[in-house]
Amino acid sequence: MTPQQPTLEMVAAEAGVSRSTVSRVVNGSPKVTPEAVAAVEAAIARLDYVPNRVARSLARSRTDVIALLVPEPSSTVFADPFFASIVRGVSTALSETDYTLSLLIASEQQAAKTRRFLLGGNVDGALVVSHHAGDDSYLHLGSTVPLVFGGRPVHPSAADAHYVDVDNVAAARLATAHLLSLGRRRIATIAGRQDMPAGLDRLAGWRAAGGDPALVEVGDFSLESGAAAMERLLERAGDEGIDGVFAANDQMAAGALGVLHAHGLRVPDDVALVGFDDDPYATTTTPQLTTVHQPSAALGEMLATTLVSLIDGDDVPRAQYAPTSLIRRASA
Amino acid sequence: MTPQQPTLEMVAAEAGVSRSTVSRVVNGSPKVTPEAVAAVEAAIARLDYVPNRVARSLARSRTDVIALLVPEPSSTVFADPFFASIVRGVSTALSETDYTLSLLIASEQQAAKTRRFLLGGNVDGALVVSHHAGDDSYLHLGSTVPLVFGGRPVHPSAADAHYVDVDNVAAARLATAHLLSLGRRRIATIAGRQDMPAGLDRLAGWRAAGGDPALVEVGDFSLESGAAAMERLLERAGDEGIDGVFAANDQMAAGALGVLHAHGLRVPDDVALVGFDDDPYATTTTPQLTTVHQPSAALGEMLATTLVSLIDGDDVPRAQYAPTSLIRRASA
DNA sequence: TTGAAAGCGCTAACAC
DNA sequence: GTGTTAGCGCTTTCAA
Repeated sequence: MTPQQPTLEMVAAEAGVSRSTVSRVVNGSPKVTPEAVAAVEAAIARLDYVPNRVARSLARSRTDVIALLVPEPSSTVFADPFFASIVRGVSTALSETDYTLSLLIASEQQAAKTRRFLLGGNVDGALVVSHHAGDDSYLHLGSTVPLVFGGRPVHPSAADAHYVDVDNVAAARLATAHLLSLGRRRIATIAGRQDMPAGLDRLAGWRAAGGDPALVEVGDFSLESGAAAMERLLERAGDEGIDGVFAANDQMAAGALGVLHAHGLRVPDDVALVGFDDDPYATTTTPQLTTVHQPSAALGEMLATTLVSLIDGDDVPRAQYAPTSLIRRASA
Repeated sequence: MTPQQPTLEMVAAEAGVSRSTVSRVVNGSPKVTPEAVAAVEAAIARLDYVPNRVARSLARSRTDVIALLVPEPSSTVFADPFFASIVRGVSTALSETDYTLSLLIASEQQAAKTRRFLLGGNVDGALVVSHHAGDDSYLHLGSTVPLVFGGRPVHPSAADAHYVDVDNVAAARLATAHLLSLGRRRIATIAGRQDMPAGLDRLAGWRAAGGDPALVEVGDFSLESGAAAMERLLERAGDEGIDGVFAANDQMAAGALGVLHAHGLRVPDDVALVGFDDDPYATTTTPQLTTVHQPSAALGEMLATTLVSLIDGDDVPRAQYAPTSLIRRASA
């Protein structure tokens, strides 16, 4: 199968120079005569030589790959447009560097496997997204391999972790305040997973702004869960009804919208609805969703650049926040 | 930052044995005395030793990592539930092996970077999904590094490539025949990207079954593109109208459904609609979509196991197909 | 069963 | 500028 990949040594022989010279040419060192460069490049072309990155990694003890760690895809991350944007941002930022992105699927049952991978010198650093509250598997790795979290880690031992986030509490408060400004008084919320900071904080913000404490249902950020939560909410609200809903993301808002329609409730006339994320779901529903915009691709880029700085040994602030804004559309 | 990771040599010293013995213990060799095993394991625990996988890879010239290559995420792949299922399947199959999955984002502009990564000994093999017709960047790598394609590669030079797929032509024909059996006669199609086999083949199947040659609009598999295509179709159809639509995936069907509703057309009464994939979009629309089911997670598993066999040097059939079936719901 | 020794392919001082 | 010489940390014959 593998027809003996040419090695640097073979290139050296072919070009009639030493391995060091080949190495210098390959790595673009300035101190090589043009003739030598030409000879080496010709030999490389002739042999179709590709450097062995594993050997290089070992020699330099750095790999030029960074991992984007995601929880096992049985969860909904992979179908989440917000996640897709994050990946795009990371990928964009990295394309200007020598780093390669490696998306690592980590199942919690196999935490040890993942740990060995991270500690085994396979990557220069890692980005951890969609991190769960109870999970401290990665936190303590931070002292050995540079780590940046997407979203504030909530575990107590995370005090000195680096992360990039938005101010979810403030944003949720803003969204809820908007509902109030519309004259809505019975404002429910469809909260996100309560083992994730985004879920926790958006609920807290809604609460702080004056959401009705009795009208809380928790989903898992998926469309289906949003629909189910809305059903429960409607049932629970009884006669007084509900006139406003803040959903912790657009997918759940979209699910809720379907249920509202099915119950003959008009949006926004009967029930005003606000989502979160400003992802494609927000603009493909009828009516389109009023929602909290967060700069997801930019967040991805921040994650990447922060990690690269960390790897380079630069001083980086522990916490970095990106701004959010309320996008007014038709649903509220 | 890095507090000098302990090496195998340090473990050997700590345990009072040779490096070979430590290596044997780490790799579970049977020919080591229980005492030695105990001593080594104690030393490993004391030092918190984690083997350096890069060094191991270099020594064994295999990495135990396989790459899942996806095109740059500016495309829609990452938000596609079908893709999410594939990833889940791959991940499931691999979790029973020693392989680690590494999802590689490859931009076509940086094909060279990706090529070097693949050829540089970073991975033992790769899975290529969402492959474009015109792109032969990876095809020729197949002779150097084991490769399995998700979806038949359409490039002429792909004759000997390994791939896993469903019979898209037959499945599309089945879907269209269902529309015919419902008495529909003016059957349009919203085709998928025509630079991908799935897009091409589903269109061909629709054609073969007797779709109206004048009623074709092409989308890119995204919800928005499905909506836009439906608009164009409606405009184009004029007075005679359309009484059936076959969309090349559920996302586009969902987009089309919104447009049909907006035009006051009832589904399925006025227009019967069939999708493809049987993904979450199919069951969250109203009415729910009749669609072609394909076993996406199973496809992912097939991809993974096929690649592993290939890496092991086993004989593997070039082409493997998974079965599809028509799922009847409310839209047709 | 265990250890010594020779690499895996590349980089990086250090001389020349 | 270029080559020589050591490794990077692990695996793997080969003897003992």
